[in-house]
Amino acid sequence: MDRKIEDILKRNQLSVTSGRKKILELFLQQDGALAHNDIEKRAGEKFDRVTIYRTLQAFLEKGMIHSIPTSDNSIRYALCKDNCSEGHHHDDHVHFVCSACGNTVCLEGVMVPPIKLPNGFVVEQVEMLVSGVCKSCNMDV
Amino acid sequence: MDRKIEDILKRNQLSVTSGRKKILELFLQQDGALAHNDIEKRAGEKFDRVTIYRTLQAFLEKGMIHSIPTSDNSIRYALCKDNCSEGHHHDDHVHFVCSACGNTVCLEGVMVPPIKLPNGFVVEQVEMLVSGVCKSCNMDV
DNA sequence: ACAACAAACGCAACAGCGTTGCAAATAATT
DNA sequence: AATTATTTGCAACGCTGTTGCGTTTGTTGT
Repeated sequence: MDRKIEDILKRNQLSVTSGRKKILELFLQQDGALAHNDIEKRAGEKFDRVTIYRTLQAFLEKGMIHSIPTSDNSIRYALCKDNCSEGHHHDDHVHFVCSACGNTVCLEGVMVPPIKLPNGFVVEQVEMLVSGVCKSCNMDV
Repeated sequence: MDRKIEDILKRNQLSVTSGRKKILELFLQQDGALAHNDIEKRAGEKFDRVTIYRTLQAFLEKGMIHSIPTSDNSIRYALCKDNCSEGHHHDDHVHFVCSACGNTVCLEGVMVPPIKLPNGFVVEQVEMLVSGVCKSCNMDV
């Protein structure tokens, strides 16, 4: 496991440090998205806030994670799957925020439907943010 | 004009104060969305930051404006059209952020397409945020 | 029009998010 | 193992948003 994490970092041309290993591990353990705050808590007070910010930025630049806009204003990050790690594929999938458990997940299977804008508007990127109750929370009831 | 603004405030059961009149006026003059910061600047340093926050919150609660999530983390607000002022209709229209001029506008005519999620997920709300180049900026070129 | 009451305002203080500069510590390279 | 390149931690800062409280302003009833 530790080897695997180090490999991912090296493959992305990042120095292997304990902080980066820990943060990457958190992302791998979790299938939802993480905000800076979540990482700070789960890392066990061991890392400086700034280090976490810089690590997230590094991961972002390398295309290892992508950011998800939220209604409350704090940026969340989620691991990019497979091919995304190479470039910035960002294949416009839907993001889901559960109002029960608060988790944010990528719905990798659900593509953002094509959208037609009025004349004169040029589309560069589309974000789709769905809120509601997620699968696990529905099963709990 | 001043009468019209006062009427809107009264219709929404809000006291008529100079701050609220000014902020509502800014929204009416502008067809794009405004962030707290924009208002602070355009109001001409005359109002306390807290007053602006509280006014925005009041407008929001009365359904006069709605909030728009952004990628940079600052909440933007836009006027609700017509019927929206009564309740919280929030008829799922698309929001557009121009990467050239930075403006955020509601595309009232463009509805958010229906989305089909995996079994177990219940949809409550859908936000669609499109970024690109807006009509006016395209014409400038 | 005026008094009594309710609401909004301004100020001060605070908490959280995110950034930058710089010296010390750690990883990569030879 | 020594040198060099990166990262880290610390301190400090700016911006966004919130809360409490005393003062000011708007609303209401007579």
